[in-house]
Amino acid sequence: MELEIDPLDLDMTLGCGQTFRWRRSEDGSWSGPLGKRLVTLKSDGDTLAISARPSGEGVAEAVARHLRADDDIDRIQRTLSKDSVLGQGVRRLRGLRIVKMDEWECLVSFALATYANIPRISRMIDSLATEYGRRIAPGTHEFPDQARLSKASARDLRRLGLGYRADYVKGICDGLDAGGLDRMTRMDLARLREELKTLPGVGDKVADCVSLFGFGRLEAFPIDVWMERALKRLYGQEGTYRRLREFAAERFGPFAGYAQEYMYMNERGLASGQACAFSAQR
DNA sequence: GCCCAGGAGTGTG
DNA sequence: CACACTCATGGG
Repeated sequence: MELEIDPLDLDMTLGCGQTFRWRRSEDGSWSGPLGKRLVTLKSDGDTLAISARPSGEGVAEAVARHLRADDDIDRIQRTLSKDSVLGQGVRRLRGLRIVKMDEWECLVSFALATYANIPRISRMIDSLATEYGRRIAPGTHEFPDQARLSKASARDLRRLGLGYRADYVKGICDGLDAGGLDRMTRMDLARLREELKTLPGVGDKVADCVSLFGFGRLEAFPIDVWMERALKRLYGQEGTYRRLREFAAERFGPFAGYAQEYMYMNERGLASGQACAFSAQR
C-alpha cells in the first residue's frame, strides 16, 4: 500500500535519535515495530510504499500518525526561517519530521537514554522488547506494556545491561498508576513536564523529549549536550536548563520542537551536505 | 587506557 | 537557586 507524505526524508526522520527501533536496510528501506506489526517503509519519489507483517487494517493510518503526516512543514519552515540564525538553512532539513511515538514507549525509552549513546539506547530497548514484549514477527517483539514490564525486577533489568537505569524503569513501572499517561494528554506543557518529572529517571531533558516525541507537544525544546553546544555556538547562549529553555520558547515559539530537531541534526552533522547550514549570530 | 554519550538524583553552599 | 559529585557501561 502507499501513502503520500511530502516532504519526507526517512533517513533523517528515523535515524536521528528521536525514536530507537527503526532499522535501515541496504536498499534504503526502513523497518520497525509499529503497534502490533512489523512495518517496512520505502520512499519512492513523493510516495511512501508501506508493507506490514502481519498484514491488516489501519497500517497506513498508523504510519501517517507516527510520521505526523498532517504537519504543515512548509508553514513551519517559513516561520522558523524568519529566525536570523536558522534562516534558509532549514530548507536542507525539509524532509525531517518530528515523530509521534506511543507515550509509554517514549517515556521508558528516554529514561533509558540518560547518559548513553544512540546505538546503546537501541540495544537496551531491543533487549527489553525481546525479553518482555510479545513476538509480532520473526526476530521482532512488541515494546512491552506496563503490565508486562512490571514483571521485571530491578536485578532482571540490570542483567539486560541497563545499568543504573534499571532502577528508573522499575520505578516508573511502580510509580505510574493506570490512566496516568491518559490524564497527562490533557495537560498544558508546563504541568505535563512537572507531572512527568515526578517519575524516577525523568528530569528536565527527558520530560521535554517525552512531551515532544511522545505527547506531540511541538513547543517542547529538549536540551542535551549537543543542544547546549549549538545554543552557545549559534546564539551565544549558555547557563541553566531553565534559562536556555526560556530563551528557546521566546525565540522559536510554538514550533520550538522543530527548531530543536533542526539544530540537533545540524550540530551533529547528521544531515547530508555541508557540516553547518546555520550562521552564528554575532 | 582515555573520553564521551539525546542526564538524573542527591547533597551542599 | 546554582554548582559538584556520583551513578554503570559500551563504543570510538
